[in-house]
Amino acid sequence: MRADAQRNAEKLRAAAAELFQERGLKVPLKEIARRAGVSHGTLYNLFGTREALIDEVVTGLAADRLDEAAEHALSFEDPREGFAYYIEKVCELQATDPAVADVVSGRFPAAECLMAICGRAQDAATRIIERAQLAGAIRPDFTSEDLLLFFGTNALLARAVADTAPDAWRRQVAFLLQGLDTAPAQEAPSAAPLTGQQVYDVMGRLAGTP
Amino acid sequence: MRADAQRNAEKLRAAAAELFQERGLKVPLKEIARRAGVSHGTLYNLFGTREALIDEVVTGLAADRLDEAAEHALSFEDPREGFAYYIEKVCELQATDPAVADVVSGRFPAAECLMAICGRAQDAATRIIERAQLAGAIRPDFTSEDLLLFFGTNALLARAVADTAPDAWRRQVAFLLQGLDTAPAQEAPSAAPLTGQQVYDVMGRLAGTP
DNA sequence: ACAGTTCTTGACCCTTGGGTCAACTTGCCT
DNA sequence: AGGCAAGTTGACCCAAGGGTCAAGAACTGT
Repeated sequence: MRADAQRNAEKLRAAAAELFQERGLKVPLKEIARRAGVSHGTLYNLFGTREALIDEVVTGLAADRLDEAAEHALSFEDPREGFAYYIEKVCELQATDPAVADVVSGRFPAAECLMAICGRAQDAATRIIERAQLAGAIRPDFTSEDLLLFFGTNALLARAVADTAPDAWRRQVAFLLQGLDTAPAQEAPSAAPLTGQQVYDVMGRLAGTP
Repeated sequence: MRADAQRNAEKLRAAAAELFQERGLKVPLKEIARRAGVSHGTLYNLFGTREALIDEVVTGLAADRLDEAAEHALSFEDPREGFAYYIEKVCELQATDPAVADVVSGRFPAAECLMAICGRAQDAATRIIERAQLAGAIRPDFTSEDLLLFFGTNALLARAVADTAPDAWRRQVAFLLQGLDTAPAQEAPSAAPLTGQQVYDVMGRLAGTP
């Protein structure tokens, strides 16, 4: 590969990483090229597909943080606390970084690294859930599949509320944790309830204009 | 208005109602015209905007069923049961009818009738929630705004799982109800857990290819 | 320093969906 | 029956986003 091509690829990776974090994994490829300062033809030439581009940057974008969350969750003495920590942490990552949100949701099946990260995350979730269940801390019929589905909807919710009430997702997470806990502590959710206007705004964004 | 125009408007309303129920309120207008057997120009001529068309059919599509659900919920002796019934019923309506899902989510702010229905639904929700809270059945900090947000995400989830595991949303609802209840009964969710493959499929559809 | 290979460019094509309007048809009233 | 208003049509416009490729620019090895 020629030196200038190498340089362009690097610029594209950088631009992609930026835009993925700002707007998620489905930003227009032409915009990535624009930010990188090259023609979109070059992007197609060097990477071919969006999935290939994702594969080259996604590890740095999400893998570390997800792995760390899982590790830390398992390091808690109390499996119940570890479980709660993990769910909140992952949701928080999703809320603060659209790229992570899309990674966890695991669209883009053609991106191998992404799917690998996804798989690792699910394995971690399984371990964290089972540990909590063995301790009798959470309901025994909750599965990692349920959790993934929750993460999937949380990704959308977090993105929809981002501009209006950036912490709104915490309430839903609190309700879920309460529902899963075998001995709920009935704590107050860690975010204020939304106003009618805020809900109105958010609803417009939920699957509305992305 | 000439008789043939009247007839065309009727055909368009019928086609719209059908397609809204099959695919939600954002089906392409040209497709509605095609199903009605008229040119899309006629649709624009007779209704002008998607919102106007929605306004003419949405009452028949959703209002009755939503009102009925609210009414029935309030007729329960036990406020806790009424509350649980209402949430499950609305989610079920969303799951079985994409039009209802979009109505409850209240996008399309320009559609007056739709927004009216939305408002009525929220009022009903408020009453049902407050009744349950007065009875001490559910946590006192849950608001109708929280519920609307939940409905919003449920709409997306229900649509995503429709082809793969049409009852999957019931598990999430069960977890929420458990989390809101002050004296949870720890019942089993009323749907089987998903398999990995099913989650994989669903994730692809969640905010993926609409 | 130049040939030859590699790479880049941007004009071009495709699709989907919203929207407009001049020219044509058709219903209706007299 | 005929004329005019009302209604219909479909070709056309737009924008966004994905993708391709001939022509030209730029590296690099000798």
